[in-house]
Amino acid sequence: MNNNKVKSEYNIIFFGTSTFAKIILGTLIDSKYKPALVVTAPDRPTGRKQELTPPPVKILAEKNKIPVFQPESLKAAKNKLGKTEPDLFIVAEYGKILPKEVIELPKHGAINIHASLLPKYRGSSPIQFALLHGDQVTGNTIILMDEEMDHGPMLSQEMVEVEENDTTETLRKKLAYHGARLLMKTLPDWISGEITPFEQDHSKATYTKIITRNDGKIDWTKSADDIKKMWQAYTPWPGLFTFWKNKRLKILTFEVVEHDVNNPGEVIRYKDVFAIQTQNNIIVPQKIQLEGKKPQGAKEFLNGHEEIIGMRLI
RNA sequence: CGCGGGGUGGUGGAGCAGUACCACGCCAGGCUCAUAACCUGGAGGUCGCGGGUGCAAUUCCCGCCCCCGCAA
Repeated sequence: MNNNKVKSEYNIIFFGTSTFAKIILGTLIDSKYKPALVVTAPDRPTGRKQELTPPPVKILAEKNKIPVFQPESLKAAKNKLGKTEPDLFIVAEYGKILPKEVIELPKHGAINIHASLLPKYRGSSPIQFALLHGDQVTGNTIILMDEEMDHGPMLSQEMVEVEENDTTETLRKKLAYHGARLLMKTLPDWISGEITPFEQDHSKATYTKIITRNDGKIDWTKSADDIKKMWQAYTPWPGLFTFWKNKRLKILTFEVVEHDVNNPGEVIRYKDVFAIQTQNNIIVPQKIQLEGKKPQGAKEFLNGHEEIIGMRLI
């Protein structure tokens, strides 16, 4: 870690970890709100070889010679953060909850940018839930943090349209850039005291849960449209999968086609490829991947696995 | 040493001790109003690389390279 003094009008500390956070940070770096310190999650072992991998935010911060701090516990880090006499904390998908004592450190408090129209979709997976529910509109909200998760009063909020084929990957990117712009608009007014935080309507709050790998498992008794929404929400991670011959079969891309069904999960022949029955219509896979194999087209897969026709996926 | 699957003609797969089979594609011919078409014939493979054990290895053993699923 280097200790270069970064020139900036304000002493801002940025908390963030993910690619969403990285995009926000990128915008801050190019502005007069360049953070003096970046706090991010510790490196985690990842990949088949368990290599220790730094989070996206750390990579960007180091590239810009901003000091990086990766505490395991924020409570323990309180003193260190307090010594910097911060003006403001900016938090975006950091991954850890900031304890009250930490939130209270900066002169202008801690603000959080959250990718939903709060009080809707509080919690860790707002983007996925907007897609899972088929929302046509979502957005970003900037709040003044309090000790409860995504609960503090709002400073600003802006809508973003969801497009037909948006996935978490594409929508996240859109929201991140949008959120960065919103942040740039909000920051000056907040620091100068022109914004009065606006209490959320807590009676309308909804909550998201952490997405796990198993959320990507397809329940063929659901409707084809619901499965399509799952695909949007769970792309690129954890993706959609089912099981065939005890092997994981990922459905990477597919089409929903109107068709009679009588046995959800059963594979039928459809034109020169195959399709899987759902509760109502059928799903025609385009790109799939069998456990241990590379991704391949449905046609190629069928060349070597004709026997899948008539079988039931679970 | 985290667990596991795999590398076979252009593509996807089966075989797993006696040098290879299936589907698709491709080439030639035929049939059809049409089709996810169909029929007949044909070309195309040093079975990832290097060793070892066998009368004999794509098939067994050892080492290496590459691809991938889980896990995180």
